[in-house]
Amino acid sequence: MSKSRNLGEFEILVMAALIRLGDNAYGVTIRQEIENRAERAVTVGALYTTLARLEEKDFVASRMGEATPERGGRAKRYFEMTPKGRAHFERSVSSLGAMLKGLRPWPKTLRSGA
Amino acid sequence: MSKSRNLGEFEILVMAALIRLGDNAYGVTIRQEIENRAERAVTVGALYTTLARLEEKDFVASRMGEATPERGGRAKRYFEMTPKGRAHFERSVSSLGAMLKGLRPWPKTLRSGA
DNA sequence: TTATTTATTCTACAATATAGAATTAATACG
DNA sequence: CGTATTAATTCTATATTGTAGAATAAATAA
Repeated sequence: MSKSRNLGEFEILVMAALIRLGDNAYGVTIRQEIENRAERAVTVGALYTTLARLEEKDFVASRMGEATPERGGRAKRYFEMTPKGRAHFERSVSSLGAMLKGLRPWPKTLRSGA
Repeated sequence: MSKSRNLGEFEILVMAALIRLGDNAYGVTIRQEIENRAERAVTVGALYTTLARLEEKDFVASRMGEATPERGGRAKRYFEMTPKGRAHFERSVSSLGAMLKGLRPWPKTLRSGA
């Protein structure tokens, strides 16, 4: 078992996307969510690789979607955070928040939604 | 020249510390700032290695402190963000903020200082 | 059985993260 | 001067994350 370290920057974005998407989180939607909200490019490889690693660490769990989506195309693999993953996520977000809180100029996105 | 990617998680913490510390940012204070605020362990090696990389990318600049601190011990190397570094920092923080904003449970630290 | 669609897997390499011992540089003192 | 003490940075090595995109898989439609 690898030593549990802090979540990486991209891992944090992925985890956040999982929460936002709820029960509709799978490869394609996760990718869209990050590209749209974070305005940041996300290649397929980067995303799936990261999801696989998060699952190895037991920070997320996955389940295959129904085999007959009656629409053509491969089955989706849905992801969700595990309690363990959530704990790490909270810790990382907390650290970032503590360091970023109150930094004048821009962090407009970090202040109230106002 | 290496391709300019997104800032890593630790890089973000270090950059934030630089802003918080202003003209008193050098190895030891940066380390304390992160350990205290982010409540996260920071080894010396990790910090200096990261600072060196940020400087290579021209995201931070450094200058040696006075040669006679009249207190014993080696001279300090002060760090500060460059405009280029600040732009990248803003982008990274913006992406994170966009993904984390509104996530009910925790990001209390990311909402208004209230 | 072939084409089309949707989504995931694979493979490889680059960059960041992390550790801690080693080293450097300055002052203090006998 | 030579040695101890103090404060800080550098070095070296390895592990983990980040990134890309081609390849593959699996289902439906003709």
